Amino acid sequence: MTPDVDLIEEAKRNWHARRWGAVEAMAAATSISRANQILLGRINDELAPLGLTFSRYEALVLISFSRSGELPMGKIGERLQVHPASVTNTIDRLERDGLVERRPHPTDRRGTLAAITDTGRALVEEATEKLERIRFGLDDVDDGDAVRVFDALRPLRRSAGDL
Amino acid sequence: MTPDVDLIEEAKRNWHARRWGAVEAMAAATSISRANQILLGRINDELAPLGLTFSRYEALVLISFSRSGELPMGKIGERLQVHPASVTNTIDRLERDGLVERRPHPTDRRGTLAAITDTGRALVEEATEKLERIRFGLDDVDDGDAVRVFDALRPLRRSAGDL
DNA sequence: GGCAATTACTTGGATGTCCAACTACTCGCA
DNA sequence: TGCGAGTAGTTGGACATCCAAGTAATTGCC
Repeated sequence: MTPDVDLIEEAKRNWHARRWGAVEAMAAATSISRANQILLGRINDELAPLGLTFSRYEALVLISFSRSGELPMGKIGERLQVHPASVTNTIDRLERDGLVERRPHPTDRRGTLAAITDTGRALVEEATEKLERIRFGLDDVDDGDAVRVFDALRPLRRSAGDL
Repeated sequence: MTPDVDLIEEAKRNWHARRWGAVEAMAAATSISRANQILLGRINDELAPLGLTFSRYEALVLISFSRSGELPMGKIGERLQVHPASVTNTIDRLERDGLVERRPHPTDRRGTLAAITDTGRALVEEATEKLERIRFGLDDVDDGDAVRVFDALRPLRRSAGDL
C-alpha cells in the first residue's frame, strides 16, 4: 500500500534527468496537492458517519457563525471562495438533509438566505468535536509544525491577494 | 474581488470566540486547502489552451517518464495515488484526444497499458514549458519559500506514510 | 489439477468544482 | 419614468474523485 520511496523525491530525480526547470516549485506544488489529498481524505472519513462532507461542513460552520444564523448565498460563496454554482449545490444538499433552510431575502427579491436549522446547529457541534479530535487531519502533526505550515504558505496566499 | 481581510485570520477569531480547539491545526488545514485551490486554478488556466488539465498532465508526464513510453493502468494509479476508477477516467480522456493509446498487457491478459503517442509527447513538452514559466503556480514565490513549503509539509506526508 | 481468493480494470452512482447561459430583480442615469 | 447595465441564483454540461459492484484472468494452496 505505502510506496517504498518518496514519490515526490522520485519525481525530482526524473525532472532533473530531463533537464526540466522549476524543480523546487514543482516539488512544492506537488507537496501541497498531496497534503490536501491527505487531509481531505482524513476529514471526509471522519465526517462521513455524520452524513457530512468537508464542503458542507464548512458552509454549515460559516452560517452558524453569523449573528442571525442565516446568510445570503452570495456571501457564502465569497467567504468560502467557491463559485456561486457550488454554493447552490452545497446548500441543496444541506437543505435536503434538513440542516439548512432557504428563505427569501427580506429586502432583495433576487436574493436567497440559507438559514441553519436546530438539527444543523447540533450537527456542527458534533462534527467540530470530531474534527478537533483528529486535528483536522493533522493528527500526528504538532502545533509547532502546523504553524510552520501556515507560515510557509503565507507567501503563496499573499500572492493570491488573500492577505 | 479580493476580500478586505484574511479569511483564515477571521476564521481563527471566530474559532476562538466559540472556544473551539485545535485552532492551529484548523488554520494549517485551511491554508493547505486554499493553497491547493490557488495552484490548481493557476495551473489549469495555463493548461486549458492546450486542452489539458493538471490530472491529465500528471498522467501524461508519468507515462512519458517510463522507459518504453507505456505503463499499466494500475501502476499509474499507484504513482499518482488516485483510485483505479480515476485512472480509467483520465486515460479515457487522454485517449479520446489521441495523446495515449490503450494496449493489451503483453503477459497479463487482465492488464492494460497506456502508451503515450507522438502527439502526447509533443504536448507534454509544451505543457511543461508553460508550467515552468509560471513555476507551477508559485509565480511570485521564490525557491527559498518553495523549499520552506516542501519542508513544512514533510511531517504531514510522513504521517501518511509517504516517506 | 482445480477451485477459492486475489488482482486488474471498467461501469454506474454520488459528490464537488468550474463555466456559460438563463431568469429575475435592482440600480443608475438620461 | 423607463431602459440598459449590473447583480443574485439556478441550471446544464464538463471534469475529477471516490466507492461499490461486476467481469475477466491469474495465483495460490489443498
